Amino acid sequence: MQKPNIRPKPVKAISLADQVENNLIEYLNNNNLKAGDPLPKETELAEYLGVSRNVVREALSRLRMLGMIESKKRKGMVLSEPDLLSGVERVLYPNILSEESMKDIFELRLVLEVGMADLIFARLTEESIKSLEDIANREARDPGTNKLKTRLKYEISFHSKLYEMTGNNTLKRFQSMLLPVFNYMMEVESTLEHKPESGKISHFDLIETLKTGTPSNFRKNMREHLTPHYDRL
Amino acid sequence: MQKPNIRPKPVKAISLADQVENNLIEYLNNNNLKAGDPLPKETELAEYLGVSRNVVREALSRLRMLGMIESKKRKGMVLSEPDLLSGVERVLYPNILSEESMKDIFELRLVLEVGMADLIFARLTEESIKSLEDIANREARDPGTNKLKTRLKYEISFHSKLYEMTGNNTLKRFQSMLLPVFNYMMEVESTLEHKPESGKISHFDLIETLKTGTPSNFRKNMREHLTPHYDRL
DNA sequence: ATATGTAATTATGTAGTACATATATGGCAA
DNA sequence: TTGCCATATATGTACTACATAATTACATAT
Repeated sequence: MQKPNIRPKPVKAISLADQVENNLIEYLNNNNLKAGDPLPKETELAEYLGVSRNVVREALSRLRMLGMIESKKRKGMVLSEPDLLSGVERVLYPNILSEESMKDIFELRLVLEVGMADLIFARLTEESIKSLEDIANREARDPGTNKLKTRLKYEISFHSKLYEMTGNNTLKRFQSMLLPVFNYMMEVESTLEHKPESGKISHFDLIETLKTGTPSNFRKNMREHLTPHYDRL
Repeated sequence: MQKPNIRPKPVKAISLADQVENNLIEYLNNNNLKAGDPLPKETELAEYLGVSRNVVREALSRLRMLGMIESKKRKGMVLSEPDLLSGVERVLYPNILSEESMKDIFELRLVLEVGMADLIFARLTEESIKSLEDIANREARDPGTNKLKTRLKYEISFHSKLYEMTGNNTLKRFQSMLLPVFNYMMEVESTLEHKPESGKISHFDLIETLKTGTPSNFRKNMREHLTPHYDRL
């Protein structure tokens, strides 16, 4: 007799809270509701969905965390513009994440910094270049750059400014969320034998490229600047 | 008499669920707990934190959504590897997001596809190139590519493969989550006067670059391929 | 008449109890 | 050992009661 072609139970065990959550998100999306639109009361939702208010609140609690809804004491709940990154934010703790995830994030950074050249060029201003120069000059004059921590400070400062210059707030916020992750990886890296810092392209070189070069030049130079990190792949 | 220099209340109104959530995340992180480690029981947490089990469950419900914890019926709860993107996933509905967020996401895609060249080259295989060629050939032989929908199908297929070739699962998953957003924007775009599709660099050109070129070449060509989209900036 | 104070109303926020459900565990029997 | 059954236990769900804050309306004072 042949084995029955049944996979050993998906073992879903989807809780009511899960179902209600999906249900609500679908509802919000399908009805084309916009920020500011009011939602039914908790008790109404509970009754309509045939579950306890408790379950509804667990689902709502999740949406509230993501910024999708806001609740006010007597007014009720309203839909609001969700925060793209607040869901990622809570998860980005190096101690909790796996090596695999950390690697993915690390690579993501390299991809972003090389890829964002066109955005930077499209929104280039005199002031922003000035800011970059200030940072690079302070770095050059600082006698403490033989210490990892000091180098890291300027490195972060410089690159953060570049993210800011893309004019893309999501990108910028994402980068600031990633900083703890990189600090963590840099500390790990610093225990290794080879120093992970000096590429052939300096911050001054990058600034010069912004002034007189093209996005393509900049990508190439940024890639070169990040070579010590790319070598880890 | 001068107006008093008092700002009108920050009006925080942080709920207990919020506090407990933060508290738990901090706890998990500070104690260097790893995936698989058991957590205290709900009742214990409630008692220890001095709140009702209800509140604890709302906070736990959030962490569960993010994949940080898993609960089993009698066993209790265990810490688990959080899912980096599940928090973003639920929010990525074009109807709900603002124009600003959509723009940010759209730009993010352009940044990623131009920036991921080095990852692709580092993990290049014969088979993956073959796959790309298959897609491009099917596209070339398909008589229906005058229709937007058909063009889009091959476009997505080709670019998805590229994400996959980076060997970065987070990146790949992120892209698949973004697809609905792009479909949405393409539909909007298709109502405009100019056709948003043909750059000077074809899919065949990109494949050729992968075979005989360098990451730098590829970035440049990909940028060129995406020119119709970049023009929107 | 404007301003201030006060009470009623209402929806979310929190607490607590009770029970349902699933599952690990141990004991008993074949 | 293997298999079955009872039991204990932690999460999942339901329900009730009350706290809190904010809206509304009304009443009072200057």
